[in-house]
Amino acid sequence: MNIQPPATVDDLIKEIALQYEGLSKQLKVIAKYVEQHRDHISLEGILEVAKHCEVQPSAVVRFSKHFGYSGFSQLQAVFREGLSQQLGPSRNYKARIRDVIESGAATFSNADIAHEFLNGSIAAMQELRDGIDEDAFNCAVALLAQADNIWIVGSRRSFPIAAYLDYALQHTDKRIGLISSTGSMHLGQTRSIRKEDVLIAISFAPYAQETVEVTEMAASREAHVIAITDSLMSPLAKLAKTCLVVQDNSTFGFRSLTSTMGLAQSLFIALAYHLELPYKATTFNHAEETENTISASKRKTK
Amino acid sequence: MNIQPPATVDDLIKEIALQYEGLSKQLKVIAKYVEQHRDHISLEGILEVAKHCEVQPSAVVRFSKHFGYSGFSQLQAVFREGLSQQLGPSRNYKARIRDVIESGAATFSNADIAHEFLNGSIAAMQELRDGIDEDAFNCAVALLAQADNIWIVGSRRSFPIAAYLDYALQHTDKRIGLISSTGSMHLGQTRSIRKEDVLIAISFAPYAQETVEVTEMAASREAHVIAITDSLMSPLAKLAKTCLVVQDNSTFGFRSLTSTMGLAQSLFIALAYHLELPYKATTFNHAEETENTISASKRKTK
DNA sequence: TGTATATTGCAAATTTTTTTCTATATTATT
DNA sequence: AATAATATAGAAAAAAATTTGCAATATACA
Repeated sequence: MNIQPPATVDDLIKEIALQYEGLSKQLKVIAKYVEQHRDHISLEGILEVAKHCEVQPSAVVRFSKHFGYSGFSQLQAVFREGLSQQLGPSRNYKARIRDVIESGAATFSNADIAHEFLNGSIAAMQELRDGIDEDAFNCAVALLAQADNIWIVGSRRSFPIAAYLDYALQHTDKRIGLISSTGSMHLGQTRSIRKEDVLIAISFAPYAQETVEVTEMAASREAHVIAITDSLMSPLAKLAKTCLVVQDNSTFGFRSLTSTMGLAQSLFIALAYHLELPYKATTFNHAEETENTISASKRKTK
Repeated sequence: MNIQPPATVDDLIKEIALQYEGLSKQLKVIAKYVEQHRDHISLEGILEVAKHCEVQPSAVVRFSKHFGYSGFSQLQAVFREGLSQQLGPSRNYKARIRDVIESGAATFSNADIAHEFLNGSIAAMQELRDGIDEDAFNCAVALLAQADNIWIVGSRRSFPIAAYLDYALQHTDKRIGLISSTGSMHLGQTRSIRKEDVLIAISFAPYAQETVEVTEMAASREAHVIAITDSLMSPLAKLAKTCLVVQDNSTFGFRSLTSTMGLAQSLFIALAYHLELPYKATTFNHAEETENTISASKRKTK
C-alpha cells in the first residue's frame, strides 16, 4: 500500500509492473487487464471492469486501494486525466481544419497540414491492413524465398520504395540488383535478368515508362514478376505472377507513400521470418542495427 | 424529437448540425459544446457537461431527449462506443504479439505478420501525429522556404527517406543535392556546402558514421542543419538548428520506416503549401503526376 | 494436520449521478 | 398587452454506481 498514489498513467503502469509478482492471483488478473486496457479504463465503470476480469467489484476497489487510491473512482480519475490530455490537442486540429475549410480562407498552419496528411496516411494504412490479398502476399513471399537472384525496379515516386527493398534484401543471402534508370542504363541492366529470377516492379499511375519496359522485358525472359501497384488493371498486373495492390490515399491532392512503404516492409519481414526461422534473432537484428555494421554476435535474446 | 436516435457519433453530429438553427438558446449552447468536445463527452458526467455549458443538468437531459435518446446516459453511450473504437486496436498490439510469442506457438502466417507490423506502424504514426513539435516543424519549413541550396544526407536505413526528399524537393525551384556515400564520395561533395545552405540530415541509432561526419562538416561551414532523428540526445541534434524527432516503433524487433516517411512527406507538403500558395494546385499535382510528365495544365480544383 | 494469515465473494450501506417533476420565466402570436 | 406555448431552474425522487464490512474460503507455515 503506497502513501503517495501515482499521479499519471505511466507512473501507475510502472508501479503495477513493479509490484506485479507480489500480487495475489486475483489482483494479478486485474493488473493485467488494467495494463492492457489502459485506454479503456476511463470509459468503463467498475462493474464492467469487474465483469471483464471475472471478479467482484469489491476486488477492483481493493486493487485500487492497494496502489494507494481511496477507491476505484480516484484511480479512474488518473486514467481520465491521461486520456483527456491525449485527446486534447488532436481534437483542436480537427476543429481548426474544419473551420478553415468552411471559411474558405485557406490558411493552414504547418502543423495543421502535417496533422491532416498523417490522418490520411493512417487511414490508408488501415485500409491496407484490412484489405491485404492473402494469396497474393503468400505467393510473393514464396517467390522471393526460393529465388537466387532478385531484381528491383521503381522510378521517381516509387524509387524510395525500391531503394528500401534493395537495402533490406541485401541482408538475405540472395543476390540483389536495383535497376536504376540513371541515363537510360535500365535496358542494359535488364539483359542480365534470367529465367527463374524474380523481379519486384513498383509503379503507380501514371506508370513510368521505364518501369513498364523493364517489366515487359523481364516477363518475356521468363522471370517471375511481383508487382506492387495500384490496381489490377495496371500495365504491370498482367505481366506479373502476383500482384500486390496498394491504394495510397491522397490528402491535399498529394499521394502518401507510407502505406506502400508499409507493404514493402511487411513483405520483407514476412520473407525474413519465413527464410530464417532458425536465425530469426540475427535477421531481425540486422534490421535494427544496420545503419552501423552488421554484428551477428549481438543477438537480441528476448 | 426523433424516433430512431443516431447510433454513431458522426450521425449524431450531423443531426445536431442539421437541427442547430431550430434549437432554443440553451440547447444551442449545449449543441455547440457537444460538437466541439465530442471526444470529451465520454469522459465527463452530466454534471460536468452542465457546468461547462453553465446550464442545469436537466437541460442536458432535455437535449439528449430532443435527439431521441432516453436520457444523457444513452447519448453518452454513443460517444463511449465511438471513442472506444477509435482507441481500440492501437494499444493492444504489443501485448498481443508478446502473448503470442510467449505462448511458444510462434507460427505466424505471412498475413499475420503483415497485419501486426502494420498495426505497429499505424500506432507509431498516430504517436507522430499527436506529438509533433510545432515549433521545430515550423522552423524546419521556414529554413527550407528561404534556402536556395538544399542538401540531403541519409545512409542505409535512412536512404529511402533521403531519396524521397530529393525527389520531392526537385519540384521546387531550389537546387537540391543528395549526398551519396557511394565509394566515400560524401566528404568531397560536402565541400560544396556553403554558408546559408540547408542540410537535411536523417539518421537513427546507431547513427551512421558518414551521416554524422557530413553533418558535422556542414555545421562547421555554417550551413543550417535540419535533423530528422530519434531523440534529442542524438549526435545530430546538437549540430542542428532544428530537430524533428520520430520514434519509429519496432514490431518483431524491426523498425518501421513508415512514420519517418510520413514526417518527410508532411514536411514537403507544408513547404510546398508555404512556398507556392499562388501555384498551389499545380504544385500538389506535381506530386500526383510526376511519374509521368508534369502538366501544369491539369489543375485540381477542389 | 492445525493454526494463523491472507484472499475472496456477497450483500448491505453509502455516495454519486441521473432523471423527473413542478413552479417560474421567457418568448411568440394575435 | 394578453394569452398561449415553450423554455428553464431548481429541488426532490429514482436509479445507478461505488464502497464498506463481514463471513467464507483458500493458502502458507509450523
